[in-house]
Amino acid sequence: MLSNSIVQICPNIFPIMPIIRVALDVPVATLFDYLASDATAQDIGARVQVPFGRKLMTGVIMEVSACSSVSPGKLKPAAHIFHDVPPLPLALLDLCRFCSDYYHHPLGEVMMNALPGRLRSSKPLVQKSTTTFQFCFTDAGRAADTASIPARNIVQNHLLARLRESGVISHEEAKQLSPRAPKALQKFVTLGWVKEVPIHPASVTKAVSGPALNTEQQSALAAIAADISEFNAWLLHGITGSGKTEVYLRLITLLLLQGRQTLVLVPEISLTPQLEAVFRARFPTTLLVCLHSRLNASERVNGWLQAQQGEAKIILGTRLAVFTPLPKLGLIIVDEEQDGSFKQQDGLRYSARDVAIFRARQTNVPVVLGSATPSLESYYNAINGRYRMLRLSSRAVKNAVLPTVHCVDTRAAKSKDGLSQPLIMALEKCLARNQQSLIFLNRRGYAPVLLCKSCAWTATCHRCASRLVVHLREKQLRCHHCGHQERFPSACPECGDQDIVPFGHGTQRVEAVLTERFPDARILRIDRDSTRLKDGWERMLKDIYEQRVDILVGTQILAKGHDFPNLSLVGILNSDASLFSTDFRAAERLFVQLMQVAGRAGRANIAGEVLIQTEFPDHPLYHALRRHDYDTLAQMLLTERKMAGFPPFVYQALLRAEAPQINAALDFLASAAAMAESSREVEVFDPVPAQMARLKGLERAHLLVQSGSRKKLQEFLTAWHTKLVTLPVRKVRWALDVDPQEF
DNA sequence: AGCACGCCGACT
DNA sequence: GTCGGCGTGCTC
Repeated sequence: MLSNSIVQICPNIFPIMPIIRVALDVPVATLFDYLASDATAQDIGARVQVPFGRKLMTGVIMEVSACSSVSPGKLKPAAHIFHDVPPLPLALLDLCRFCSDYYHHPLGEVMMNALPGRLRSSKPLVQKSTTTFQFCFTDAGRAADTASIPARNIVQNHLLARLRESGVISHEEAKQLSPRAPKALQKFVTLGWVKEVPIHPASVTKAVSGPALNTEQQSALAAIAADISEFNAWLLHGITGSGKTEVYLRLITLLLLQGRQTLVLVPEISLTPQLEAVFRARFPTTLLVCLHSRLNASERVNGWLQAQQGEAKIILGTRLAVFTPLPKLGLIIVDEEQDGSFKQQDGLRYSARDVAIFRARQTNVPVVLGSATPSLESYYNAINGRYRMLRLSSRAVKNAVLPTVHCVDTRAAKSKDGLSQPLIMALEKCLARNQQSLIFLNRRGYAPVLLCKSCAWTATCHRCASRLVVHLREKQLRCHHCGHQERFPSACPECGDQDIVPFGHGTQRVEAVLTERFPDARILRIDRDSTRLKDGWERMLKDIYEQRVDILVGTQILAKGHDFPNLSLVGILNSDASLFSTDFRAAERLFVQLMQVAGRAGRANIAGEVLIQTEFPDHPLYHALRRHDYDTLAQMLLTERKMAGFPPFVYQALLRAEAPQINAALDFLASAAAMAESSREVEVFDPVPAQMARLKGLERAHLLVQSGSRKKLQEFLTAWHTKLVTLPVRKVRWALDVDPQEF
């Protein structure tokens, strides 16, 4: 603002820089130059409207310069520079440049991706006040005779309890408590018990005190706190229930006292509400914003602006939140860092965890990667000293012990309908104790295969290289990859025989088997199908918490995040397939998942038991699981990876191609391979069909490139990429995937 | 990505 | 003789 007016008054002080270089949301690697005589260096990071082709587009000014390499005749004047919000900080532009370079993705797309949708449009933002209000308990409220409120007014009593505890409650927190809470609070306002006051961004931090830390938590906290003002990548390796969240909370307290912002990344939207509740309860007067894709446009832009203006002190979000401008960033926390959801699987294929680490280094602030089962990449970085390891190896809750884990050898134990005798007996005992049990298997539907007994035909998807899954209740066959559904056939389409049978077990079938075996038990199936209805998952969680369920049957949706205090038995079915998968990460992923599910058993004061049905009880993975021994398994997997030449001992990139005909994709990849400059340091493999060779009607293939040196791989990719864009693309869509997670 | 230009097959 | 198919190339 100030410098603008100086420019107007004395233009001679500043060099004339009439050219702006603009990032536009087009899949082209270049920036586009425009004339903008009134632009100054202050406009870098501002949004701008420019004529592009035959229409107007909104972009971001990346550079302001005195000259352009584009011929002057081609240059068009910019239409309008937006001043509705402050320009993006230079650090964010740098972060986007890094992503564009590292992931070999057009800068304009990266840049526009980082903006909330509302700022991508051509309309200027009409700024509403970003001030948020909260309800404050008044002296009258404190003195009021709240006992006069009947106990059945649960919402009102709840609100009052909350107010007595911390003195304030935010709109968001109230809304989370109950949809009727705002109305109840209005009533309190009328009564003079509470008043609405704005949350002042600079308000003194008030943290509700938390539980005492155990020794391990204390030393982890002390270690990070000692170097809180500089970059360090910390791996917080803490077993389920060891109190990682409490360490996060203490760190955030530290940062709040310095008036600095903390960015907390979680892998899934479904994990934000509970963490949000924990944070709000601990920091009732602090401005916290959630950023994820399920917000509507205005919620999103408001939260984003509060973060950008340094007012929001805690920013909680999924992977896209890593691009939020944060002028007072002091700490980044990546929770469940091993989770594959941090990697975006289309468009800009970035890993939010890796971008977070880059950002922390760039800003010179610490980054804490938290996990009960770290990714082998992070674990390897920690043991070789690139990251600093912190361990929490005991459960923070008093009396809570780790569950005992046993394998049921399904070659020896009799099993009926997929459930072995020992598991049935354990379920019986658990029911008799009035405790909850959980049967975990990673297959939705009734059965994964529909088989003709006469000619061995199986139902397959015509658009994907996959089998159709039997959904008996809906009388449908469904593809879990593309969503295609068709009616359950009455006879085999190949041979006409009517003897077609569902083969194998999915959650629906296990539910049916259990219902038959335990007719009096209350059984609840939890998978993507059963939770799809609005609030489905929330309502089910409530039923579980309030003990209206005896046996849970579900998929990985149950593995993450939620504690079930009365759960004492976990049964695991059908996990063997991942032991011998062609995907070198399958074992790691299985172990993580089983550790997570096993961790659901035996919290609080209940001893937990885990039964794994397997044909390979002697497999090292199950051995490790029985001893809750992440380290031994991780070391073993690392040794295997080293011998086989897999990450983290090499760095990989995948050139992916898809086309209606597999040959078109393979031909493209062959030409790409032919253009690759071979070297001793960078290995280029042959094109191969993808694991899922056909998806949504497109044939897919890829080409792997790897190197022992990340730098060498990057140099190679940069040179290769410039050649790739010159290749003729005949109906082929291609993309580079750096650090691929899936093949 | 969009949107032009451009050169070959079935139609008023 | 045109209408329109989608292959190729450009957008500051």
